[in-house]
Amino acid sequence: MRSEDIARLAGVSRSTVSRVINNYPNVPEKTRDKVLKVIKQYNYEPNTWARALAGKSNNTIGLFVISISKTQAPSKIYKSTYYSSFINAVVDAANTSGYYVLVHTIYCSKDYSKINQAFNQKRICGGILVGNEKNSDIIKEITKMGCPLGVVDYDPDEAMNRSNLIVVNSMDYDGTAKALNYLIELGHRDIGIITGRLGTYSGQQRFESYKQTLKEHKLKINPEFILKGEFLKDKTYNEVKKLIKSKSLPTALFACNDDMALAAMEAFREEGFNIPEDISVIGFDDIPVASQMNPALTTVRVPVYDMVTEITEMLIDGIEKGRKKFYCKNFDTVFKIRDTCMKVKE
Amino acid sequence: MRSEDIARLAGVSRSTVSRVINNYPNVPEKTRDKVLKVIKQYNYEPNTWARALAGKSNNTIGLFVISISKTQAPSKIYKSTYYSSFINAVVDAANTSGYYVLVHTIYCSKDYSKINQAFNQKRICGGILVGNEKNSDIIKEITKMGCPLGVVDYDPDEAMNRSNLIVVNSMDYDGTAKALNYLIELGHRDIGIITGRLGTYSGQQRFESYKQTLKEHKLKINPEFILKGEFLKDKTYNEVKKLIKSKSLPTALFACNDDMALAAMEAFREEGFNIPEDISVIGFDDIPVASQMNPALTTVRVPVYDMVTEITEMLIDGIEKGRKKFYCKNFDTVFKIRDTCMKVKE
DNA sequence: GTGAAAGCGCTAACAT
DNA sequence: ATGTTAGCGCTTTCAC
Repeated sequence: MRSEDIARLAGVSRSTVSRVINNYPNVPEKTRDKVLKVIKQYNYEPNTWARALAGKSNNTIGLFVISISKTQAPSKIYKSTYYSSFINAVVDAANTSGYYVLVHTIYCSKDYSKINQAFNQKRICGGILVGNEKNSDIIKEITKMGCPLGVVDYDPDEAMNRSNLIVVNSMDYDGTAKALNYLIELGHRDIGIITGRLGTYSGQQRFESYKQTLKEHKLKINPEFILKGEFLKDKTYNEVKKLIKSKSLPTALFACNDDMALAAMEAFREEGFNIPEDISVIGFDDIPVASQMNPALTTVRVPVYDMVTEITEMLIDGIEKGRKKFYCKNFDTVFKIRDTCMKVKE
Repeated sequence: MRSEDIARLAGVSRSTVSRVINNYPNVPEKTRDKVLKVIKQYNYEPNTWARALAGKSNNTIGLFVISISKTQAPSKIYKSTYYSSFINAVVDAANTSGYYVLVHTIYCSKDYSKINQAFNQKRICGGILVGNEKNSDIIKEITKMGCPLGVVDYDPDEAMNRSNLIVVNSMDYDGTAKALNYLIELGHRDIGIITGRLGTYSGQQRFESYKQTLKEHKLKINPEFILKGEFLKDKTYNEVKKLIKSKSLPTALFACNDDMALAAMEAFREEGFNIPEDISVIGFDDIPVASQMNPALTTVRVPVYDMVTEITEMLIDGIEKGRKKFYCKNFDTVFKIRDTCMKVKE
C-alpha cells in the first residue's frame, strides 16, 4: 500500500494525500476526510525511508550507552542498574513526542564509531550519550558536524558553550559533600572511597569532592582507603576483598554508586562484617533496590528519570525548532539517610 | 557526501561505487581498492533510507517491551529489573550481527498499534516481543502480514506452528515445581504464592505448577495465601501488607519473580518479621541483585541473557535467509538455594 | 568490467 | 484547491 494507492482509492492525486498526511492547511475538510477515511480503512502508514529521503525528519534519535572499562572484560550494561532507568526514560520521553529510539552499546573505544555511523547513515537526527569518557573527542566531532547531541554527565567547562550540544548533570560535588559531612558528624575519621570511572565527569566530581571535603575537615586521606571501582560491581567486589585482607580498615566507606556499595556490602558480609555495626557504607544514585535491601542503603539520590526526560525533551524540541544553542542544566541531589551508617564506636 | 561524490573522486560511476559497497564480485581488486580508499578518506556512509528504498534491508529490528497492568498506573519498565538485561541482550546480539535496535514501550492495549506502525512504516524488518499478554491478537496479526517476529514467553499451543514466528521460553512449570518441592522437603505445609500477570504464559505456568504441585503432595491451597502481584513491586508490597494484617500467615511464600520477592521481604521486614526465621521466601528469575542481598535470595534462575541472545540471532538469521518456518526453544531453569528459606518450626 | 538510466515511495515547488 | 513533475540517494537491470 503506497500513497499512490490511497490517492486512487480516494479519487485524488498523490500530492493531496501527502498534504493530508502532513497536515497542510490548504486542503478542504471534505477532501481531508475522504482521504483520511481511506488511509484508516487500509491501515496505511507512509514509508519512513521515502519520507526521509524526500526531506522529512525520520523522527529517530540514537541512545548510546557507553560502558568502557580498562581493566575488566566488557561489562554488559544490564549489570548496571543505573542504565536501566536511563533507557526507559529516553524511550518514554521520545515516544511521547512521537520519536523513535535506536539503542546502541559502546564497550570499547573502537565502538565510538557507531555514533558517527548512525549519524552519517542518516539513521538518526539526534543522539544522547551516557557514560562518556572525558578523553574522547566524540562530542566535539559530532557537534561540529552539526548534529544535535545530548550528553548526560559532562564537564560544562569542556562543553564550552558548544553549539548543537545539550548537557545535563547532577550536582555530584555537592551530593558527595552532603554524604561525607554526615559521616563526619557521626564521628568517622577514617573514611574510605570506592571511586567510579575517573574519566567520567561524575566519577571525577565525586572523587574531587571527597578529597576536598576531608581536607576541609582536616582529615587525612589514607591512600589505602581509596579503592578503584570503576562503577563496576565485580571490580569493587575484588577490591574490597583485598582491602579486608590488608592491615587496617576505614570505619566508613563512601561508594561512588549504589552498585558498588552493594558489592562492597556483599564482600564485607562474606567476611563476617556487619553493616553498619562494623563499617558504615554510603552509596550514590538511589537505584530502586537501595530502599528495599536489608539494611536499606543510605545514599545520594540522583533524579535520573527527570534528568533524562529533560534532556530528551530538550533535544527533540531543539531538533524540531532548529535551535542550536548550547544548553546546560544541573539537577540537585537528595541525601537519603537510611540504615547503613552508624555513629563511630569510641 | 553521496555516492556520486565518491564516484567522481574515484573516477568511476555510481554503479561501481555501489558494487564496491555491496561487495559484488564483478569488480576488479584494483578498482575496488581505489574506491574503498576514497570512501575511507571521506568517512563516507551510504544513506540508509536511500538504500532501503532501493530495495536493501535496513538492518533494523524492533524491540517491544510490554508492561500492562490492569490495576496500576503505567508501571515504568525500569522499575522491573528483568527488562534491563533483556534490552541489553537484544542490543548486543543484534549489534554483533550488524543490526540496529529500535526500542518501544507498551503500557496499554492502545500502544500495541506501535508494533503495526513500525512494520508498516518499514522502520523495522523484524520484531521481538516481551511481556505479551495471551489475549492480544497482535502476534497473529503481525505474522500474518508476513513480518518476522520473535516472542519471549509465549504459549507454544497458541503459537500453533505459525510461520514467521520464533518463540523462546523458560521451563517455568518445572522450575516452579523444583522450588515448591524444596519448600515441602523443608516441612512447609502452608505455602502461599504471589502470582505474576496471569495473562502471560510464564505467569500462568508458574501459577499452574504451584496448584498442581501442592495438589500432588496433598497440600491444601488456601485462597487467602494467593496474592495477586502482577509481577509488580508496588502491587506486591500492598498485597503483602494486607496479608500480614489478616488472621493467618503461610510459613513460606513463593513469589513468581524476584522483584516481587524483594517487595514482599521489604514488607515483612517493616512489620518486624525476620526472613527466613519467620517466613521462607523464594523468588524467580535470579536478577543480578538476588545473590547480593542480605539474606541472599533463594530463587529459580532463568537464563534470560541466553534466551534473548538465541531469539535475536534466530530472528536475524531468519530475516537474512528468508526462513519463515516456526521455531520454538525451551530453556532449562536452575534452582539456586541461598538464604531465604528454612526448615519449618515444629 | 563499467556506465547509463530507471525506479524505490515520498515531498514540495510549480503550474493551473 | 488540486494536479504535475522533479528530485531525495541509492540499487540494479540492461547495454556496451
